[in-house]
Amino acid sequence: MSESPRDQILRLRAAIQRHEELYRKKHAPEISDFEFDKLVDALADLEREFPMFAGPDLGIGDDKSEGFQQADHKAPMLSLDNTYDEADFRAFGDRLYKALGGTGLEFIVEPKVDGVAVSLTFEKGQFVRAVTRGNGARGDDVTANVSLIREIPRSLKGAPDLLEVRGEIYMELAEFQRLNTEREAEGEPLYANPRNLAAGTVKLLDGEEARKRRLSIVCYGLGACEPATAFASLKEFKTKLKAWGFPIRDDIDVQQGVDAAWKAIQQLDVLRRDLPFPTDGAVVKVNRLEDQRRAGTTSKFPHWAVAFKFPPDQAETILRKISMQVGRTGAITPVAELDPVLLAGSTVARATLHNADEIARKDIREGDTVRIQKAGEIIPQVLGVVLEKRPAEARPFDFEARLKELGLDAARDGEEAAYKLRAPSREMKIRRLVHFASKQCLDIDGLGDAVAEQLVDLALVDVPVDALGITPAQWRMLEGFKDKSVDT
DNA sequence: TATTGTGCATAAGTTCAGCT
DNA sequence: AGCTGAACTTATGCACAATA
Repeated sequence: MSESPRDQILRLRAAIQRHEELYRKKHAPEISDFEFDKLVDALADLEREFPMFAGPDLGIGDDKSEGFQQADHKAPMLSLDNTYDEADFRAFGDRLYKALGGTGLEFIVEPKVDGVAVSLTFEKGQFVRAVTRGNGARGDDVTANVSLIREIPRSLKGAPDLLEVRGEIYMELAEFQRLNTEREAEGEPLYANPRNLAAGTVKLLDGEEARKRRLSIVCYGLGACEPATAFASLKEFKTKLKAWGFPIRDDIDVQQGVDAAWKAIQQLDVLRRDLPFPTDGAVVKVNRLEDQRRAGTTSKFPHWAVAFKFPPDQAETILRKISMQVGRTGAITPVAELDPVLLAGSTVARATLHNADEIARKDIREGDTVRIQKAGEIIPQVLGVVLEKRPAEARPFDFEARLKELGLDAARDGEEAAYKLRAPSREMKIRRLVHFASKQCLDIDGLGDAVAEQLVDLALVDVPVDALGITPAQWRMLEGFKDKSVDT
């Protein structure tokens, strides 16, 4: 019964083009804006899932970030799965050997630069645009700001007809310090870290301001390439990049086998402290492109590459209080209020404790000294209690008693770990419905009867928009339901 | 104030390979 | 064919700092 993804994509594209023309040229739309948006969203979802069937960018502006054109990636731009210890990493190696049949695998190990991933497109050897990762299939066109980076060669001799070079834009630590010294002199608040500043600069709309902040780039990866046979291995590709004048790390050797790769990772953990840019790990990739192709990818990650995250710095601090946050869905999340402590580049004052069971399992009490670390780069994580420093008067934390004190009428949802508000207010109910509907489906026909009925009721009532966390897109959806209920 | 991009934890749901 | 555990996917929630 179901049409193939490819046919669906073709049908959607034809429909979108027709409706767009009706709207733009004849000013006689046959469908509502809301329905049109749904078509565009459905197409975007499909093309992300099946990039091999994706057609050219239709140039339909959606409601993502304004101020930037968007552009399609010819080959999907994936992110990397993470590994955190030797066992994780060896499991990655084992999977590969299994998938590829136990032949001698070659790896490339390089530092994971902490910046913004970007894809540089060259057509017939000419630099034409730079695009952020976005959703992997389509990102923001940031050519204007990226063009300010002088290190990028503008034309390549003997390049394939089409070439996407993947790289990471970052800010050197010295440049970061220079800018912050300036800020300090002018009495302005300091930038927090080089990664966010680099990300901010790439997306800056003000070219004058962007010009004042020097960004760098390091190139490491191959996206789309036509003809596809231009390179046999990453090492070969990088050698060519260097000949063309791209900034690359040229101290990278090919490692034979998992053991050699693991050694290279450990060496990097030492070396990284002296590198002129921020790093948070290593990237390990299979060298031969044929092996990469055979290993394949999931929708999110390639099977032929992983990131290895170096163990984070840890710190101890005092947990003063456990407070409760109520989320959009009425879920209650306990949060640790900590004595602020400097950790891996930023000050940590709060950390999520996830749920009541987590607190009980770790027996976390108010007044305890806790050991914290940054999970990955940003999120603070409470590892556990330093028992020797527990004050004599500390009592086990009573989750339910605290809820009562705060006047929160909450209960466990069956066997689930999380507590939820028991009697959600009308506003909460609306939010939950709207959120559910906008996430789950594009059309009211796809909803269960009960939910659809409630939504139509809601759409007919005047909903106080300001009071709710309703986004413009969700609001348009509600408006659409209003039309729908008039029809039927 | 809202949105975006970075990324981790948890849980639930789904798919797949290997076995009986 | 059916079962089972592992792997993978999806959804939700959270933190933080940047720009608009």
